[in-house]
Amino acid sequence: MTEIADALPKSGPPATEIADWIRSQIRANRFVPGQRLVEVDIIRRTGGSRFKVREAFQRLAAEGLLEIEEFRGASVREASLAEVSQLYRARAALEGICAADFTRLASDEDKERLREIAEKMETCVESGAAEQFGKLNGEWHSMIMRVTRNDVIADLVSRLNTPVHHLLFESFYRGDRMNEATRDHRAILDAILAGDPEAAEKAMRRHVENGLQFLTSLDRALFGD
Amino acid sequence: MTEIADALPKSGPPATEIADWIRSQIRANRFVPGQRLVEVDIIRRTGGSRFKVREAFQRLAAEGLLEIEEFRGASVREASLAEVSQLYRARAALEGICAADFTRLASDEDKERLREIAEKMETCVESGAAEQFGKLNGEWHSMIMRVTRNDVIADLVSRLNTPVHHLLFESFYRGDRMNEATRDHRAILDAILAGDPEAAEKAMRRHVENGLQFLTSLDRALFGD
DNA sequence: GGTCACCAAATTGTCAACAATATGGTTAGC
DNA sequence: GCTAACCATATTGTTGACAATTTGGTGACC
Repeated sequence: MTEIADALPKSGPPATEIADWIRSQIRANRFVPGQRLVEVDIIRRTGGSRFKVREAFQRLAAEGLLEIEEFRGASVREASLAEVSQLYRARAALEGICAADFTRLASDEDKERLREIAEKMETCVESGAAEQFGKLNGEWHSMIMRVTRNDVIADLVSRLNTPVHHLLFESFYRGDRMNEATRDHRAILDAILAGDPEAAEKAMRRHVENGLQFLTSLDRALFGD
Repeated sequence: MTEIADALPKSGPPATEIADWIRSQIRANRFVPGQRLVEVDIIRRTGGSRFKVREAFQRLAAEGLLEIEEFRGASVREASLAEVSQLYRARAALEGICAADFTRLASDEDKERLREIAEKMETCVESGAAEQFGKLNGEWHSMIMRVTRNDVIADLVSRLNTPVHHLLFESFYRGDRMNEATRDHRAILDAILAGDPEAAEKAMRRHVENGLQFLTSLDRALFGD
């Protein structure tokens, strides 16, 4: 009843918050693939109880983000190139259909906003602001999905993307990749503005598949062949 | 070292097995949407410890199959028609791309096997064996995805389907729906045999969307409008 | 010097007891 | 008869202690 009692009714953050925190750490490349997540460490840093931390681990394991081994605990799952390739194939299908839906459903303001983001990205290319470019790119893609009001697909794509965030983070938007992405975006935008859903879908698919191809070449460059 | 020691080294089934069991119960329509899953009950029926049961709950909640409320435990999540509609949209995109891939990649034996299943389904239509029809239908769809070696997409589609299994179970394959599905399958198969990936994709999409339309009409019939 | 068995520390798995909350029925009051 | 407060029961949330296993290092032996 007192202020104090109201101030500390909870002993710690719920499992979902802990899971969100771990997810954000992975996205920010603080937890890298293969890294072991020690329970005590997470407890110290989140303030959650051991029980809740383990609940969070389970959730993230079900999402495919963590791997749990008997008596060895949780570690950030490493996606093989083969798996990443499959993830991108799924993304191409899902984002493609969203691009088509966007073309049909979006209002003029929506389209204008999309064009604005694309414009900002082009200025990033000129100034070489790779990080900002990546951020805007995320906005661009998620806007297309948000407008079509398909939360399920938006959620799926977001989950599909997480395992490769550590790759996108550092070395993805370097060199020609920004130029290529900009070209792709322009093609998509043109199809949308022309009101051609099928063309928009095809362009979006090609865009995602180009991303995969770039990732593949990057992988070869990093790990040899 | 003795036979006895080998016979009972484990105190109970692991969390993944419990999760699988619950999933199968939901798929078999034994656990229906909205039903509460009491921990003690699951413990009694699976032989797992309370701890493991709760781990299983967390995993299934992350999959979207269960809903966990504070102090009220887990219950089978109820998918709204709006959500089901979105799930089908995603399925249409994913299975569509798989159909196209199948057309490109499948061996002659694969295609022959697909044709055989379709043939069996047609005999089911004649004899009105709805349950068998549904089972074969599952095989048909999963075969298309398995051949393309895209486990990620196969897994996604399987998860997308689970929330509506209770609908498919009872009243889905009645009346004209089997005929319609058979027509769709024939169109898909024709495109595949003709080696036309784009046509196969379109036909598959139409098939999934027909399924959604049927579900929608069924929903209207059941719950009024 | 190298290899293997063994030991101690760290880490995770499991369980049982207790606290907190929801649920359903009962009773008092109108 | 009806509503609302109340209470017993059922159910879930939380914690702590202990068991099982891995891990990294140490020393004996070849």
